[in-house]
Amino acid sequence: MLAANIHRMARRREQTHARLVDTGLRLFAAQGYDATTVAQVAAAAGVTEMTFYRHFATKQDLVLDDPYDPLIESSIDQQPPGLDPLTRVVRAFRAVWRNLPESGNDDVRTRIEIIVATPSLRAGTWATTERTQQMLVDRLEADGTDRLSAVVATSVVLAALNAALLEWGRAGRGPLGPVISAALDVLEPRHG
Amino acid sequence: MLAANIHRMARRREQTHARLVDTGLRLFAAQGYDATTVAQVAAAAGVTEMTFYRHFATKQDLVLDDPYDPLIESSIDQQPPGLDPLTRVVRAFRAVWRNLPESGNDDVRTRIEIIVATPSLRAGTWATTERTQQMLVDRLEADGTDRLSAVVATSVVLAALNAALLEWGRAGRGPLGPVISAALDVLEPRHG
DNA sequence: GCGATGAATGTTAGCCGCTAACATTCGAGC
DNA sequence: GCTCGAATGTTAGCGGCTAACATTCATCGC
Repeated sequence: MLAANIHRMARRREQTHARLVDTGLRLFAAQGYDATTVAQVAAAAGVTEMTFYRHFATKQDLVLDDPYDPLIESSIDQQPPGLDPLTRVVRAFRAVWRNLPESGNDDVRTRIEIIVATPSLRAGTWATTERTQQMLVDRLEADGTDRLSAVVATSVVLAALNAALLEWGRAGRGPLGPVISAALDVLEPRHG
Repeated sequence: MLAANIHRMARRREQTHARLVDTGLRLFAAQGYDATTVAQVAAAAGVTEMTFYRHFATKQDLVLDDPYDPLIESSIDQQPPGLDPLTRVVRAFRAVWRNLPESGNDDVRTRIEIIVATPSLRAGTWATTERTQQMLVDRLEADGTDRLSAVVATSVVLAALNAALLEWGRAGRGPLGPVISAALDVLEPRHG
């Protein structure tokens, strides 16, 4: 009965939210992101355009949604502070990936495919990662890393992950794990 | 008399273009990018909104303009193909920077400061770099580098440069060269 | 049960980025 | 001077997004 106690009002909101995400991703995938109107998505979800914007700040946000920061945060804290910043961030993400259930839902695939096909979304991805980057930079600076090195190390690793995701989306159907791993190997070659 | 023979018609176009850039950067810097309307910039430049869009595809493009690709292209070709892709791209950019006149115009500073202050522009930067990245990836693949490594190596280096530019913009007045150099050092530590 | 409260949604109006189609000015060359 | 074409102007409209106000509807105290 987990989460059965949440108020029905909140449930109602979650339901429309989920309906918007489902119909949105479906329409974007079917007829293209740019060719799909927010009004269309809203109508197909049985709701008003205004309600759409009450659930997503922008049209992009329906596609670019990722609440993985907490996982990353705890992972970076568990890395030994003696390492150089780049290696440290790389290993933090390796650990995050090891502890993640392989793939989870298929939405991820759909999302990435939409992003791959849409230039404006590819750019928009970076707005999303800025939060993550800021968090990582704070962590590194707290341990004495100078600001420039911290900023460069984090933005570089996030760029590698992003590139890996896009490549994974462009290629046919395969597991994501090895692609991520190979991308990080470019920054920290495996010695062995 | 260099370039004196270009038709006056083309000169006229260049002049309005320059006027748009000047007034645009001035207004963006003074009252903020988002708070400034394309119509305002056009009017201040003594021109119509439509003319603005005949010179720049989007509002962003007035700020995000960089024709450095040719320099980079020749530099990547001069790197020995034996190196691993990351080192190769890093060294190519080190060389580009050595051969560049220190700083040049002050527009760069203004542009970066506007970008630093405007989230949507920070994201938009990546749309611009996609062209550069594609070119670099093609070069690397031509020499036998596998696609993923090529994509990751280039996107990572471009991310480092971008981070360096933003940090330089955030900090007070100093030369850009050392910041770029230090950023690249994160990816290829100096041995000596 | 019933009314009151507040959350979720609806309605309307409008700004701004951007595009298309058509009209106009203005410089270059005969 | 006239003609051609490039640069600019005009008008109309779509789509993303916001603000201000109205409405439905589930919950809670009574």
